[in-house]
Amino acid sequence: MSDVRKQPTLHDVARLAGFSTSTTARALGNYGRIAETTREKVRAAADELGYRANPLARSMITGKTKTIGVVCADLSSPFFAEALRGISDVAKGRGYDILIVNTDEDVASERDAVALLRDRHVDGVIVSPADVRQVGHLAALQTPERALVLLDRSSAALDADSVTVDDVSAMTDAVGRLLDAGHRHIGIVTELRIEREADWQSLLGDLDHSERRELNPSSRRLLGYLRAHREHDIPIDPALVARTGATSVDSARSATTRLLDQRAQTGMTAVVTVDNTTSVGAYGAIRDHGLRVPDDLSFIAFDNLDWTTLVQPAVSVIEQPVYALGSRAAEVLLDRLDGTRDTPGEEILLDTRFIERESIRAVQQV
Amino acid sequence: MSDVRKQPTLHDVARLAGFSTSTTARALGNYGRIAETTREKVRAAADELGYRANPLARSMITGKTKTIGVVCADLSSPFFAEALRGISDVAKGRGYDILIVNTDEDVASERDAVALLRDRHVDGVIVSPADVRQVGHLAALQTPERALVLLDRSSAALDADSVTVDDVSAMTDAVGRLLDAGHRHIGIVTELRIEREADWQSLLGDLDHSERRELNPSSRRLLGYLRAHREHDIPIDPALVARTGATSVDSARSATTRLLDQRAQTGMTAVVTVDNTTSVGAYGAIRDHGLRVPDDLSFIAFDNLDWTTLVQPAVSVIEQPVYALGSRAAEVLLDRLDGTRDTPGEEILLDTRFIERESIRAVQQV
DNA sequence: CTGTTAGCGCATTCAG
DNA sequence: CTGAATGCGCTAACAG
Repeated sequence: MSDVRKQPTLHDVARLAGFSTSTTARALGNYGRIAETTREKVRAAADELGYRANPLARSMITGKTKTIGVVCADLSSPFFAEALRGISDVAKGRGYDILIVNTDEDVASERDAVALLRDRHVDGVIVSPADVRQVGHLAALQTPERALVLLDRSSAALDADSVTVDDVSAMTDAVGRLLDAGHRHIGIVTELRIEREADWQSLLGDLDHSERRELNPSSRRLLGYLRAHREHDIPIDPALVARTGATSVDSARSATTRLLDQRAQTGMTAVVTVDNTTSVGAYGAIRDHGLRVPDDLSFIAFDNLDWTTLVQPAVSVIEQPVYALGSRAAEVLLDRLDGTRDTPGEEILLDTRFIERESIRAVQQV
Repeated sequence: MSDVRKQPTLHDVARLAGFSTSTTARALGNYGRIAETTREKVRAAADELGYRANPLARSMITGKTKTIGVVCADLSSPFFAEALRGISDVAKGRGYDILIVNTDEDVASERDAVALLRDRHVDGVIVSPADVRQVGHLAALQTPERALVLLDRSSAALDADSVTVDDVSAMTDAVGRLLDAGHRHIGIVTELRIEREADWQSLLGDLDHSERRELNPSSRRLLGYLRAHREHDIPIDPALVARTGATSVDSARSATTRLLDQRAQTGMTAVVTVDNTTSVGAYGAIRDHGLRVPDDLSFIAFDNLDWTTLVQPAVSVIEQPVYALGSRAAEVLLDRLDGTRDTPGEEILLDTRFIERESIRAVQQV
């Protein structure tokens, strides 16, 4: 018995209430001057008809859609899922809906995504750029009307708010702990898919001037690793840096396996990773190799996921506030849209925390 | 130097090309009859201006938005994140965008979500209903124009397509394996938040007539557990059924702890769980209790997540094709919208798979 | 094959 | 404080 009548329109309400459409619109929209009695009559009529405003029509005029676009590399990753939840909770609380687009960490796909969101007139966009140096399409998105907030990544090429963690310091600290514990040959499993070979060289050559905001997270974390070594006056062995070809557990797993196979030559006694994907892959490879953590190898994971306390001994981790990253990004974005926020683009850093568990063993100095 | 000019409209293109707006629209929209030369000229003009159609205006007329709404209980759960990825990939491939709403597994919130999606004129909705018996708001959503597909849950009260796994059988099979291995006191950690106490009683009392489509997944899985016992002529001990109060790891953890504390009385030698949340919580509780799997307790998890192979010994699991659940739901939905699919609502069952690992130990019969 | 006319549902001038 | 008129950008009849 579904009702075949079309949805009632403002016009219908107006007729029933005995007012013009414009008065009706004012009564319902709480704008302009309106008599209290009128408002009540109109509301009664609207309720009676079950009237609901058509957001499409409204958007045509106002130019606003009460929608924010979220573009992410991989919806199914624990990191993004959690961050998205943060975004969603805040957006919902403030009356905004969310349009999501998945890009597979591909710049071309990201360009399409951005075009799509612009076409659909989203009021703002939260994005975790595939490459922080190819952001022309993101810059083009910014207008006085349309806000842009970067999530998990910041870009020197963009005057936009960003919400990230200080992962360079976080990693410098974590690797420093390993160094303090006597480790001299620490492996790292990272992603350098986008960056060119030259970048890796220049990263090595210029630890001081490397700018956070010109590097993707995994490179920033590698920079932290490198700096920790320099602070401790320990030379870097390039053979200990495993770069994965893709953002996948399998890719991380095989990169780690290579690291493990060369243990006889490198003398590696510890491994660190740069995100949840590399953490899972690396830990799996260590297991497959029949090595025990921390007896045979010390290990630090990035991101405090469930499994790190389920395995035994539990894994020490660098924790980042993933939900808060998302919720904060949404808050900043909506503040811009409200006009509550009018400062230049700001780089917001959330705190990481090192959680010590049982995956690190001190090593005897020779 | 962002361009301050507004986006060019169809009108602008028409003027530049020297045609009327309707001809221009036809040329660009590939509909109606149009001369090839005209089309080319119009296209050239459109390119020159960088014209992009305004989907809002289009939607006002066509009533279509090329958008599908996805309403889920918890975006941050691994299950939903993965399924959402499946939905997203298919939708993107077929030119649809996704509006997501999170409901926290709350029926009232789901009602709002549905209203919101209707207001926004989404072409279709994929939903994992909070309660498969309170679905009036979902029924109201269905029109010849607007399709509805249920994900992970089916409902007897709704004539809609659903994409699920046959979890009753999956669980009957898994528990059957435990029973075959000699276990006689098997604990189960499940969620019965929504169902009333009476339901639990009636489930127990009427194993045959309990209809899959009147139960939420966790209850369906419990039903599988009960049926396995009956098939093996093993009595059921209600003390072995731990019900969590909420969908959270902590809740599952403490429910499991209660089960563990009563081991002396119940003689429990194995535990099964009903989804990834209960799996993580239960496994954590077992660990905390200082029990070894499978030496002290056998264990079967639901969902083949990374951690089940990271822990040692690896955990045997009931695997369900999560990504496919999402992608399939999207396909079915879009087929409906295309008119490719015109049959009555269908219940699509995807296969689960039992993955045998090392978390089950045979038990000596007395 | 192309142009004219109308209007989707609403917000927003401007008069009254 | 209220109403009439206008138009957001586009598609859909209908003529021609």
